[in-house]
Amino acid sequence: MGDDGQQTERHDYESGVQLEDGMELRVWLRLLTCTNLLDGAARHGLKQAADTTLPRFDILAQLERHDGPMSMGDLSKRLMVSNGNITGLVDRLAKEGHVKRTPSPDDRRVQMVSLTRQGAKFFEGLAKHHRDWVEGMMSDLSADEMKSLYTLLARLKQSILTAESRTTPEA
Amino acid sequence: MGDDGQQTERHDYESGVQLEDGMELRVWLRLLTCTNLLDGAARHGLKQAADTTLPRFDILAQLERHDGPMSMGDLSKRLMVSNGNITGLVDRLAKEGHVKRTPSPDDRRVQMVSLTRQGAKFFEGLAKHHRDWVEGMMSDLSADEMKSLYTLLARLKQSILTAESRTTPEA
DNA sequence: AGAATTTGTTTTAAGCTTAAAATATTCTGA
DNA sequence: TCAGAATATTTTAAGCTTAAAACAAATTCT
Repeated sequence: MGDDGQQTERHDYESGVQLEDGMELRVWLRLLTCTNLLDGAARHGLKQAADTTLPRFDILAQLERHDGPMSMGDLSKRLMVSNGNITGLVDRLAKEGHVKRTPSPDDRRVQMVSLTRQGAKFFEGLAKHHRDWVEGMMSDLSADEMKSLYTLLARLKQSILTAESRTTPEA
Repeated sequence: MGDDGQQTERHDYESGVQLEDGMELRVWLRLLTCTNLLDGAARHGLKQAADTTLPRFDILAQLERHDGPMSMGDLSKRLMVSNGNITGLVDRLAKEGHVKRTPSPDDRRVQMVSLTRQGAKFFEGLAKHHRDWVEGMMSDLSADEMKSLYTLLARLKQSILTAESRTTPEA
């Protein structure tokens, strides 16, 4: 019951699932399949449409949403990636002229990052396209299904955070 | 309604979600948050427990599930990664003594990959631990919730594949 | 058979990512 | 004040990942 369609050419993580595998493992693999598919398509689309990458797009998106400049550390926390990672990405975006670094006047350790005029324009052009694309990817699901999925993912997220805090009993 | 708990220290993709954002974007960001959290924790755990990585673990898992050796191409399709990626990962696993390459007798282009005795033992030790870990990560969800999530992710997967086939009207 | 195409793998160049070490600066508490 | 701890960022080394080019071998077509 509730089976997937058969695909002879295209395989994925789930192809090897076995009878004795628990629900948890299956959910993880299916989650992985979905994000892999979405990431791959997004990467391809951004490359074709604007010769850019998903991580760079993510930084621009955060800057656009945020009111005013953000520090390197803010970006790192928001995107859940390491500090060093942000350094490299901002380097490349700065070289492309999409963002600029400004030393914080309050704290000389801090670099504030902001969109340039060009970067804002660049992102604006991309955003609509990208949003339509995401909607297309999920267009088979009804509003109710989307809502349920959203809620269940919130439950999953909470479960993971709880489990992590059990393992890492915090500082 | 259906809100998340507030977290002052730990942020993620979803922190910047805005009122006008559509359900699709939100689902994607939440999906991303969940896989990021799971991947990060799995990476950390595998590093600590066995000084290995998730991609290597994935290859060992596929080989263990599969009955007999697999070609490089098989692995590539199953794990949904590029051919060149598999080459590097199998190189490293071979150097560690966990897998071995054997030229196919049928087709001289093909390399068959199989677990060594050592590799099988290594994976066996990891598998139980890993499975328990995944179960712990999702332990807040009821059986019904898991089932619904599993089903909805199948719907999402299908929707993505359909959308992709619309974009890429196949060869 | 021989040329053209397809298929399986590796190589290459570029970029992403992390953890850990190194720097620079700020904060805290005797 | 000033030493030590904490914080923000960058650097470094290693590994992951892809797309595209390069090869090698098999298949197809005439």
